[in-house]
Amino acid sequence: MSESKTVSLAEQMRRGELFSTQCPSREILKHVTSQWGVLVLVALMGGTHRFSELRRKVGGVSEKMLAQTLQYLERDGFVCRVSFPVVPPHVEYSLTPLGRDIGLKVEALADWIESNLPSIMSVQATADQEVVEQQA
Amino acid sequence: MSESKTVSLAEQMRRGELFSTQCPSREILKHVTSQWGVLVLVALMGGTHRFSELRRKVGGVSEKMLAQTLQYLERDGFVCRVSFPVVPPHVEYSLTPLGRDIGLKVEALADWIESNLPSIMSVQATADQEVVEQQA
DNA sequence: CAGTATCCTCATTGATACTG
DNA sequence: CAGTATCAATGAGGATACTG
Repeated sequence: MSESKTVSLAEQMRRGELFSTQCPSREILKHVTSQWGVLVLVALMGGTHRFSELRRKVGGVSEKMLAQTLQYLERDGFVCRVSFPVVPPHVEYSLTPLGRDIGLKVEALADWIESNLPSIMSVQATADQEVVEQQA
Repeated sequence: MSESKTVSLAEQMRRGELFSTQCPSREILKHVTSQWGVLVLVALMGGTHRFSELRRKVGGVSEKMLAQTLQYLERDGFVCRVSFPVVPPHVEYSLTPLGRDIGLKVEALADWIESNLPSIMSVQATADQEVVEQQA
């Protein structure tokens, strides 16, 4: 597990370099695992959506953050943006093959949490109770 | 976190409520998918670590953020903290069964990104090139 | 060693207003 | 409808100092 200070870019891209500050994966990971990134990916796993549809579906997201999130995901090659030159404007967002692939992973994570929420919340309750007992 | 809204807790826990602002999953998701949460979980998938070991392994993390991240993950029931009453202090962090379960999902996501990084970066390069062409 | 406490900064985010 | 622009506020995060 020893590494030298002078690692090449190719070397950085190899598996296990995730822990390095310079690893490009860190940026991608941030886009994908961001608060709105996760929700947008999961939403788009359900099919193509228009901008306003996404805005309504993803509770609490602002126009600005939705636009920014979509731009990141599009630039990373996960989201496909199709603009129809009509009045009023009509834009559709969908997942690319790459996006569906990673969407599967993100969805698995989100689903796991939703499914195990009862367990987690009961653990939290126990932990909080112990804290109260210690303070008493 | 007090309830007493119009939506019952049982209702909130149902699948698909992830898009709701009030869904408790949102908080868990934030802890797990946070910048340092992801890296700590992946690191602990490799086995038990001490605080300073984690600090060295996870590049760029500050003491404060590492401590905070570990506290969140411990409270959510993903991380187990064992403190040995010796001088100097000795504390070991490991994953609970619940933590290993979700760690698997997070690791899958991180691994996918590392494996597909070349594809993603080439897509990015193409996208950036198109932007340049449009501006010209 | 393994933290906590404090202060401080700057990036992320939200609200609002405006545009093609 | 689908954004962009601008500004303000929040809070994530870092640096430092201190403690059990």
